[in-house]
Amino acid sequence: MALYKKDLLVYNTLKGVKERFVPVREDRVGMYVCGPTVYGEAHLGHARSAITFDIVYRVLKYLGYNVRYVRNFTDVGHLVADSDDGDDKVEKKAQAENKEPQEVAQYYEMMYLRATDALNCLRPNIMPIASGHIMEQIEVVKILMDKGLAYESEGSVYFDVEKYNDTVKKYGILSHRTLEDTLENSRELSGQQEKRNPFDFALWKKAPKEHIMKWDSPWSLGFPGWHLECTAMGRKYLGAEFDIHGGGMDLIFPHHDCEIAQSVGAFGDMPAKYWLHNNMITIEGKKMGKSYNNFITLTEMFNGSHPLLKQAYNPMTIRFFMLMAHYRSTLDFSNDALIAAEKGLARLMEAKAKVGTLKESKESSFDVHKIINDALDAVCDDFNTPIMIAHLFELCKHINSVADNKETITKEDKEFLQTSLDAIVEDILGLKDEKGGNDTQVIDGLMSLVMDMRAEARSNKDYATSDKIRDALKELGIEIKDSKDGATWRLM
RNA sequence: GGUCUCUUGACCGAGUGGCUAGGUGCCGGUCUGCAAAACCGUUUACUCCAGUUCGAAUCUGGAAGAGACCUCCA
Repeated sequence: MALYKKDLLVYNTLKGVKERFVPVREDRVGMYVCGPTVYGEAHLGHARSAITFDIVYRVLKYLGYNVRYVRNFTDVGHLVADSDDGDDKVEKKAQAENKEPQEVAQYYEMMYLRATDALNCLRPNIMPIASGHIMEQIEVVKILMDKGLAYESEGSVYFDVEKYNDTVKKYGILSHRTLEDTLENSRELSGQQEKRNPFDFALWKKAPKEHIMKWDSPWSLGFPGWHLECTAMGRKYLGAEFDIHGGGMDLIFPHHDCEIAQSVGAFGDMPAKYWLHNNMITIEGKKMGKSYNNFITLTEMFNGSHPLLKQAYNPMTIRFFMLMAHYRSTLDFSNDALIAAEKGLARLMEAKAKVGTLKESKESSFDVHKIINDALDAVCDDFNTPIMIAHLFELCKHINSVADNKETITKEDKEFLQTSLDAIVEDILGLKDEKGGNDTQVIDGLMSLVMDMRAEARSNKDYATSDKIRDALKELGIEIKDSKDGATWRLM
């Protein structure tokens, strides 16, 4: 299925450089991505992460790897920042909405999946939830206790960062900061008297009386710590060392550094070989996020209901907008940029649809293979989708020129172009035509009738009728384009 | 305060020590009964200052501005 076998370069946060991707095992690739915390609706930032790693997944598959893709839903354990009482976000939301925590979590899980489906992100092979893996997490805590890397205090268990740092491995290798830095700059947070050091993090947290999400453990009735789920579930589904661990850049510290410390402390191995992180979506230059309360949800994007939106944007526009920027750059939201993406995507898709109709010649006036090859090189160079897309637009220009009889293409090149474009646009970039619906057959039939009638009116120079048809269709959201070879139409 | 990153044309956004990224917009043209669309072409770019170099937007130093992480976060 792969057109070419290529080397893949990935930027590894751990090393701080791009390096060649060499899987841990020859036969398959394991990828774990930190998914959303399900206490609220998915926003544009979640979409970026989902799309980034969807591209990673698609490229790996395209290159012929057998990939197991795991992405979790965090439904327990994320404590509210500004309180020291161990509130759980999902639980807090549940209390506010008078629902079961599981009900809240599941509601947002489904919403997230509907949104990522619409964005044409392939579903991961496994989507584990934290609350379904309490036993596994308790096991990790036990191992860390046995090794003396964790201590119990008032029914809670904390990871002993200093001991780990001194006896096992340096803490902070992913974020490239030293324990000294961390120590100097840790803020004074309340509720830290249980810990030996302010930078120690919870592995198990004793639940306050009114807490309803709690499980039995050797230490207390409580719930697992913030970072533990990924360690436990990653290992369970992908093994001791898997290939790729992904997530947003804001997870590098402390989340992924803590995960590394736990995993290495408990099992001795780095959980993953390559650590990939997508950058943030910004809005007016500021990071978009729930905590900042400046986010636009995907539902709002799809229906245009947010006050900052000039119009609704369909999911493919949003996907294309994100792919026009590199995943490690911040991407600033703006209506103008989204509209530009919408138009560019339409142009690309129309050119692609035109390939089959191109006239074949004895020679090609341009090098199809080179452009396709360049496009594939780009995406294999740390998933550089903007460059790949630039090459696709180069092809658009050639396709349009051939259609206009200004350039030529051979039968072989045309077939290659068709196959390659389908593979790149649909399989790798995951872009699809929005139009397809169940009633397309009926609409097509009706439209061909209407178009025939209009063509007849025009040939009789009955422009009053032909204009009336055109205007009425426009009101219905159907646009007519007249050309030399007859008229075509499209849904606007 | 500590650590780090960024600053590209009207807008978005790649990239590189020397060769037009690309998209959108604008303008010009082609097409057209008209219009729209489409297509083609064009368009004052690399924050500032100094240095290295035959040559820097790209490397080094400094300045200004912006941002991220240090706390839950995609």
